[in-house]
Amino acid sequence: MAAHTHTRQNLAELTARLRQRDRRITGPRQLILDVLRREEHPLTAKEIHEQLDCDLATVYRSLRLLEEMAMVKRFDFGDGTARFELLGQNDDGHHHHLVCRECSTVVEIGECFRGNLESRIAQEHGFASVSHRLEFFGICPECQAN
Amino acid sequence: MAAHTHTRQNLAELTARLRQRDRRITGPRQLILDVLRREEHPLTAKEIHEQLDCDLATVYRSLRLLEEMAMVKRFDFGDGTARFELLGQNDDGHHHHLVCRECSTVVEIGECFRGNLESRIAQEHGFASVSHRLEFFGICPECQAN
DNA sequence: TGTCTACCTGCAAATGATTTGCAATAAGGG
DNA sequence: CCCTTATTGCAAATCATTTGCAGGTAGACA
Ligand SMILES: [Mn+2]
Ligand SMILES: [Mn+2]
Ligand SMILES: [Zn+2]
Ligand SMILES: [Zn+2]
Repeated sequence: MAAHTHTRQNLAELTARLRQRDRRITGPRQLILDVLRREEHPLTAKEIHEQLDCDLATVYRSLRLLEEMAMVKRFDFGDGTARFELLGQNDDGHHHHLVCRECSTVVEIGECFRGNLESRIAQEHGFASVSHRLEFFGICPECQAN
Repeated sequence: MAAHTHTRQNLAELTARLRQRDRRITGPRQLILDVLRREEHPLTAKEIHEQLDCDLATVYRSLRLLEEMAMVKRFDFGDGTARFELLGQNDDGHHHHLVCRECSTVVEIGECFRGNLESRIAQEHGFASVSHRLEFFGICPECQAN
Protein backbone atom coordinates (compact mmCIF):
# COMPACT_ATOMS: atom_id res chain seq x y z
CA MET A 1 0.00 0.00 0.00
CA ALA A 2 1.52 3.31 -1.07
CA ALA A 3 2.11 6.20 1.26
CA HIS A 4 -0.55 8.38 -0.25
CA THR A 5 -3.02 5.59 0.36
CA HIS A 6 -2.09 5.60 4.00
CA THR A 7 -2.50 9.30 4.07
CA ARG A 8 -5.89 9.10 2.47
CA GLN A 9 -6.90 6.45 4.95
CA ASN A 10 -5.71 8.52 7.88
CA LEU A 11 -7.53 11.52 6.61
CA ALA A 12 -10.76 9.64 6.02
CA GLU A 13 -10.66 8.15 9.47
CA LEU A 14 -9.71 11.44 11.06
CA THR A 15 -12.56 13.17 9.28
CA ALA A 16 -15.07 10.57 10.35
CA ARG A 17 -14.05 10.55 13.99
CA LEU A 18 -13.79 14.29 14.27
CA ARG A 19 -17.24 14.80 12.81
CA GLN A 20 -18.79 12.54 15.38
CA ARG A 21 -17.52 14.83 18.06
CA ASP A 22 -18.17 18.13 16.45
CA ARG A 23 -14.45 18.79 16.11
CA ARG A 24 -12.70 20.26 13.14
CA ILE A 25 -10.25 18.93 10.63
CA THR A 26 -7.32 21.27 10.97
CA GLY A 27 -3.85 21.44 9.51
CA PRO A 28 -1.99 20.59 12.71
CA ARG A 29 -4.12 17.51 13.33
CA GLN A 30 -3.52 16.13 9.86
CA LEU A 31 0.16 16.93 9.99
CA ILE A 32 0.70 15.21 13.32
CA LEU A 33 -0.79 12.03 11.90
CA ASP A 34 1.45 12.40 8.85
CA VAL A 35 4.54 12.73 11.03
CA LEU A 36 3.56 9.73 13.11
CA ARG A 37 2.80 7.67 10.03
CA ARG A 38 6.41 7.99 8.94
CA GLU A 39 7.83 6.69 12.21
CA GLU A 40 7.97 3.15 13.43
CA HIS A 41 8.68 4.01 17.05
CA PRO A 42 6.85 6.32 19.41
CA LEU A 43 7.70 10.03 19.29
CA THR A 44 7.60 12.67 21.99
CA ALA A 45 5.52 15.81 21.62
CA LYS A 46 8.71 17.77 21.20
CA GLU A 47 9.99 15.49 18.44
CA ILE A 48 6.71 15.84 16.61
CA HIS A 49 6.76 19.58 17.10
CA GLU A 50 10.22 19.85 15.56
CA GLN A 51 8.85 18.46 12.32
CA LEU A 52 5.94 20.85 12.22
CA ASP A 53 5.30 24.52 12.17
CA CYS A 54 2.70 25.12 14.84
CA ASP A 55 2.79 25.83 18.53
CA LEU A 56 3.93 23.16 20.99
CA ALA A 57 0.73 23.69 22.97
CA THR A 58 -1.23 22.83 19.86
CA VAL A 59 0.75 19.62 19.50
CA TYR A 60 -0.07 18.66 23.07
CA ARG A 61 -3.73 19.56 22.62
CA SER A 62 -3.94 17.66 19.35
CA LEU A 63 -2.23 14.59 20.72
CA ARG A 64 -4.62 14.50 23.62
CA LEU A 65 -7.57 14.75 21.28
CA LEU A 66 -6.21 12.12 18.90
CA GLU A 67 -5.61 9.87 21.87
CA GLU A 68 -9.20 10.29 23.04
CA MET A 69 -10.31 9.42 19.54
CA ALA A 70 -8.14 6.31 19.60
CA MET A 71 -6.04 7.43 16.66
CA VAL A 72 -2.78 7.56 18.57
CA LYS A 73 -1.55 5.65 21.59
CA ARG A 74 0.44 7.05 24.47
CA PHE A 75 3.43 5.17 25.88
CA ASP A 76 5.44 5.76 29.01
CA PHE A 77 9.09 4.75 29.15
CA GLY A 78 9.43 6.01 32.68
CA ASP A 79 11.58 9.00 31.79
CA GLY A 80 8.92 11.59 32.44
CA THR A 81 8.16 12.19 28.76
CA ALA A 82 5.14 10.76 26.98
CA ARG A 83 5.60 9.13 23.59
CA PHE A 84 3.00 8.58 20.89
CA GLU A 85 2.45 6.06 18.14
CA LEU A 86 -0.09 6.04 15.36
CA LEU A 87 -2.88 3.51 15.71
CA GLY A 88 -4.35 1.66 12.75
CA GLN A 89 -8.12 1.36 12.58
CA ASN A 90 -9.54 -1.42 14.72
CA ASP A 91 -6.23 -1.66 16.52
CA ASP A 92 -5.98 -0.86 20.20
CA GLY A 93 -2.22 -0.65 19.77
CA HIS A 94 -1.41 -2.74 22.79
CA HIS A 95 2.19 -3.87 22.66
CA HIS A 96 5.48 -3.39 24.46
CA HIS A 97 8.97 -2.02 23.89
CA LEU A 98 12.53 -2.89 24.70
CA VAL A 99 14.50 0.28 25.36
CA CYS A 100 18.27 0.60 25.60
CA ARG A 101 19.26 2.17 28.91
CA GLU A 102 22.24 3.84 27.25
CA CYS A 103 21.28 5.06 23.80
CA SER A 104 17.48 4.81 24.03
CA THR A 105 17.23 2.62 20.95
CA VAL A 106 13.73 1.18 20.81
CA VAL A 107 12.76 -2.31 19.72
CA GLU A 108 9.12 -3.14 19.19
CA ILE A 109 7.90 -6.18 21.07
CA GLY A 110 4.78 -7.58 19.53
CA GLU A 111 3.94 -10.49 21.75
CA CYS A 112 2.03 -10.19 24.95
CA PHE A 113 0.89 -12.68 27.54
CA ARG A 114 -2.13 -10.52 28.00
CA GLY A 115 -5.49 -12.25 28.35
CA ASN A 116 -4.80 -14.97 30.86
CA LEU A 117 -2.63 -12.92 33.19
CA GLU A 118 -4.92 -9.92 33.18
CA SER A 119 -8.03 -11.91 33.81
CA ARG A 120 -6.36 -13.97 36.49
CA ILE A 121 -5.22 -10.85 38.28
CA ALA A 122 -8.67 -9.36 37.91
CA GLN A 123 -10.30 -12.39 39.44
CA GLU A 124 -7.87 -12.82 42.28
CA HIS A 125 -8.35 -9.24 43.44
CA GLY A 126 -11.90 -8.51 42.34
CA PHE A 127 -10.83 -5.74 39.98
CA ALA A 128 -12.65 -5.02 36.71
CA SER A 129 -11.32 -4.02 33.30
CA VAL A 130 -7.74 -4.77 34.14
CA SER A 131 -5.07 -3.58 31.74
CA HIS A 132 -1.33 -3.44 32.03
CA ARG A 133 1.63 -1.39 31.05
CA LEU A 134 4.87 -3.25 30.45
CA GLU A 135 8.20 -2.07 29.10
CA PHE A 136 11.57 -3.74 28.98
CA PHE A 137 14.93 -2.08 29.48
CA GLY A 138 18.41 -3.34 28.69
CA ILE A 139 21.63 -2.64 26.85
CA CYS A 140 21.45 -2.92 23.07
CA PRO A 141 24.06 -4.83 21.03
CA GLU A 142 25.80 -1.70 19.87
CA CYS A 143 26.10 -0.24 23.34
CA GLN A 144 27.46 -3.52 24.61
CA ALA A 145 30.27 -3.26 22.07
CA ASN A 146 31.22 0.25 23.11
CA MET B 1 9.98 -9.26 64.79
CA ALA B 2 9.05 -6.12 66.73
CA ALA B 3 9.08 -2.67 65.22
CA HIS B 4 12.10 -1.48 67.14
CA THR B 5 13.99 -4.46 65.76
CA HIS B 6 13.15 -3.36 62.27
CA THR B 7 14.28 0.09 63.12
CA ARG B 8 17.54 -1.15 64.52
CA GLN B 9 18.05 -3.25 61.41
CA ASN B 10 17.35 -0.34 59.10
CA LEU B 11 19.70 1.86 61.02
CA ALA B 12 22.48 -0.70 61.03
CA GLU B 13 22.14 -1.24 57.33
CA LEU B 14 21.90 2.46 56.64
CA THR B 15 25.01 3.11 58.69
CA ALA B 16 26.98 0.40 56.95
CA ARG B 17 26.05 1.49 53.46
CA LEU B 18 26.56 5.16 54.12
CA ARG B 19 30.01 4.62 55.57
CA GLN B 20 31.14 2.83 52.46
CA ARG B 21 30.43 5.93 50.48
CA ASP B 22 31.66 8.56 52.81
CA ARG B 23 28.13 9.77 53.41
CA ARG B 24 26.65 10.78 56.75
CA ILE B 25 23.96 9.36 58.91
CA THR B 26 21.53 12.22 59.26
CA GLY B 27 18.14 12.68 60.82
CA PRO B 28 16.19 13.05 57.57
CA ARG B 29 17.71 9.88 56.16
CA GLN B 30 16.78 7.81 59.16
CA LEU B 31 13.32 9.32 59.37
CA ILE B 32 12.51 8.63 55.75
CA LEU B 33 13.30 4.97 56.28
CA ASP B 34 11.12 5.00 59.38
CA VAL B 35 8.21 6.48 57.48
CA LEU B 36 8.60 3.96 54.68
CA ARG B 37 8.86 1.10 57.10
CA ARG B 38 5.38 1.83 58.39
CA GLU B 39 3.79 1.70 54.94
CA GLU B 40 2.94 -1.31 52.86
CA HIS B 41 2.47 0.55 49.61
CA PRO B 42 4.79 2.97 47.84
CA LEU B 43 4.71 6.62 48.91
CA THR B 44 5.38 9.78 46.94
CA ALA B 45 8.05 12.24 48.03
CA LYS B 46 5.31 14.63 49.03
CA GLU B 47 3.56 12.03 51.18
CA ILE B 48 6.81 11.26 52.92
CA HIS B 49 7.54 14.93 53.38
CA GLU B 50 4.18 15.49 55.06
CA GLN B 51 5.17 13.08 57.79
CA LEU B 52 8.53 14.75 58.39
CA ASP B 53 9.88 18.09 59.32
CA CYS B 54 12.59 18.81 56.80
CA ASP B 55 12.69 20.44 53.40
CA LEU B 56 11.08 18.75 50.42
CA ALA B 57 14.34 19.09 48.50
CA THR B 58 16.03 17.11 51.24
CA VAL B 59 13.45 14.38 50.85
CA TYR B 60 14.14 14.20 47.13
CA ARG B 61 17.89 14.18 47.65
CA SER B 62 17.65 11.54 50.34
CA LEU B 63 15.37 9.31 48.33
CA ARG B 64 17.75 9.47 45.42
CA LEU B 65 20.66 8.54 47.64
CA LEU B 66 18.74 5.73 49.33
CA GLU B 67 17.75 4.46 45.92
CA GLU B 68 21.38 4.43 44.78
CA MET B 69 22.26 2.51 47.92
CA ALA B 70 19.49 0.01 47.16
CA MET B 71 17.62 0.77 50.35
CA VAL B 72 14.47 2.01 48.65
CA LYS B 73 12.94 1.21 45.29
CA ARG B 74 11.31 3.63 42.91
CA PHE B 75 8.03 2.79 41.19
CA ASP B 76 6.26 4.53 38.37
CA PHE B 77 2.48 4.34 38.09
CA GLY B 78 2.50 6.49 35.02
CA ASP B 79 0.94 9.53 36.68
CA GLY B 80 4.07 11.62 36.62
CA THR B 81 4.86 11.13 40.29
CA ALA B 82 7.49 8.72 41.56
CA ARG B 83 6.67 6.43 44.46
CA PHE B 84 9.05 4.71 46.84
CA GLU B 85 9.04 1.53 48.86
CA LEU B 86 11.48 0.31 51.45
CA LEU B 87 13.71 -2.56 50.41
CA GLY B 88 14.72 -5.37 52.74
CA GLN B 89 18.34 -6.42 52.74
CA ASN B 90 19.23 -8.79 49.92
CA ASP B 91 15.96 -7.93 48.25
CA ASP B 92 15.94 -6.21 44.90
CA GLY B 93 12.29 -5.39 45.49
CA HIS B 94 11.13 -6.45 42.07
CA HIS B 95 7.36 -6.84 42.03
CA HIS B 96 4.28 -5.28 40.51
CA HIS B 97 1.13 -3.41 41.49
CA LEU B 98 -2.51 -3.33 40.60
CA VAL B 99 -3.78 0.24 40.79
CA CYS B 100 -7.41 1.37 40.73
CA ARG B 101 -7.97 3.86 37.95
CA GLU B 102 -10.60 5.63 40.04
CA CYS B 103 -9.49 5.75 43.67
CA SER B 104 -5.82 4.80 43.29
CA THR B 105 -6.08 1.91 45.73
CA VAL B 106 -2.94 -0.18 45.40
CA VAL B 107 -2.74 -3.97 45.57
CA GLU B 108 0.66 -5.61 45.77
CA ILE B 109 1.26 -8.28 43.16
CA GLY B 110 3.98 -10.63 44.22
CA GLU B 111 4.27 -13.01 41.33
CA CYS B 112 6.27 -12.32 38.24
CA PHE B 113 6.93 -14.30 35.10
CA ARG B 114 10.34 -12.75 35.10
CA GLY B 115 13.27 -14.98 34.25
CA ASN B 116 12.12 -16.79 31.17
CA LEU B 117 10.47 -13.84 29.47
CA GLU B 118 13.33 -11.45 30.17
CA SER B 119 15.99 -13.81 28.99
CA ARG B 120 14.01 -14.77 25.93
CA ILE B 121 13.57 -11.13 25.00
CA ALA B 122 17.25 -10.51 25.65
CA GLN B 123 18.28 -13.35 23.37
CA GLU B 124 15.91 -12.55 20.58
CA HIS B 125 17.13 -8.97 20.34
CA GLY B 126 20.71 -9.29 21.50
CA PHE B 127 20.17 -7.03 24.49
CA ALA B 128 22.00 -7.51 27.79
CA SER B 129 20.81 -7.12 31.38
CA VAL B 130 17.18 -6.90 30.47
CA SER B 131 14.75 -5.83 33.15
CA HIS B 132 11.12 -4.85 32.97
CA ARG B 133 8.61 -2.55 34.52
CA LEU B 134 5.04 -3.80 34.72
CA GLU B 135 2.00 -2.34 36.42
CA PHE B 136 -1.65 -3.28 36.19
CA PHE B 137 -4.59 -0.90 36.23
CA GLY B 138 -8.26 -1.58 36.76
CA ILE B 139 -11.32 -0.73 38.82
CA CYS B 140 -11.29 -1.97 42.40
CA PRO B 141 -14.27 -3.76 43.97
CA GLU B 142 -15.36 -0.72 45.93
CA CYS B 143 -15.29 1.59 42.94
CA GLN B 144 -17.26 -0.94 40.92
CA ALA B 145 -20.02 -0.74 43.54
CA ASN B 146 -20.23 3.04 43.41
C1' DT C 1 -20.01 33.21 -1.92
C1' DG C 2 -20.95 35.68 2.58
C1' DT C 3 -22.26 35.12 7.43
C1' DC C 4 -22.17 33.24 11.78
C1' DT C 5 -20.54 30.68 15.53
C1' DA C 6 -18.37 27.20 17.84
C1' DC C 7 -14.08 25.38 17.72
C1' DC C 8 -8.91 26.28 17.25
C1' DT C 9 -4.60 28.33 17.49
C1' DG C 10 -0.62 31.12 19.11
C1' DC C 11 1.44 33.20 22.93
C1' DA C 12 2.44 33.77 27.45
C1' DA C 13 1.76 32.57 31.93
C1' DA C 14 0.62 28.83 35.22
C1' DT C 15 1.36 24.09 37.01
C1' DG C 16 3.45 20.33 39.31
C1' DA C 17 7.23 17.33 40.03
C1' DT C 18 11.94 17.38 40.63
C1' DT C 19 16.54 19.51 40.59
C1' DT C 20 20.10 22.79 41.67
C1' DG C 21 23.04 26.92 43.41
C1' DC C 22 24.54 28.78 47.49
C1' DA C 23 25.44 30.06 52.05
C1' DA C 24 24.75 28.34 56.63
C1' DT C 25 25.01 24.04 59.52
C1' DA C 26 26.21 19.68 61.25
C1' DA C 27 28.61 14.91 61.18
C1' DG C 28 32.37 12.43 62.67
C1' DG C 29 37.42 11.28 62.26
C1' DG C 30 41.54 12.86 64.54
C1' DC D 1 37.16 20.24 70.68
C1' DC D 2 38.48 21.17 65.69
C1' DC D 3 38.50 20.89 61.02
C1' DT D 4 37.14 19.19 56.68
C1' DT D 5 33.50 17.86 53.96
C1' DA D 6 28.92 16.37 53.49
C1' DT D 7 24.28 17.99 54.17
C1' DT D 8 20.47 21.07 54.73
C1' DG D 9 17.13 24.93 53.98
C1' DC D 10 15.59 28.22 50.85
C1' DA D 11 14.82 30.13 46.70
C1' DA D 12 15.32 29.94 42.01
C1' DA D 13 15.70 27.03 37.97
C1' DT D 14 14.18 23.08 34.99
C1' DC D 15 11.08 20.29 32.28
C1' DA D 16 7.07 18.41 30.58
C1' DT D 17 2.50 19.61 30.15
C1' DT D 18 -1.60 22.54 30.79
C1' DT D 19 -4.38 26.64 30.63
C1' DG D 20 -6.35 31.57 29.97
C1' DC D 21 -7.24 34.62 26.56
C1' DA D 22 -7.84 37.12 22.38
C1' DG D 23 -7.64 36.72 17.60
C1' DG D 24 -8.25 33.27 13.61
C1' DT D 25 -10.79 29.61 10.98
C1' DA D 26 -13.58 25.45 9.64
C1' DG D 27 -17.78 24.38 8.03
C1' DA D 28 -22.96 24.52 8.30
C1' DC D 29 -26.24 27.34 6.26
C1' DA D 30 -28.43 31.05 3.84
MN1 LIG E 1 5.67 0.57 19.52
MN1 LIG F 1 4.80 -2.69 46.28
ZN1 LIG G 1 22.02 1.23 23.07
ZN1 LIG H 1 -10.99 2.10 43.47
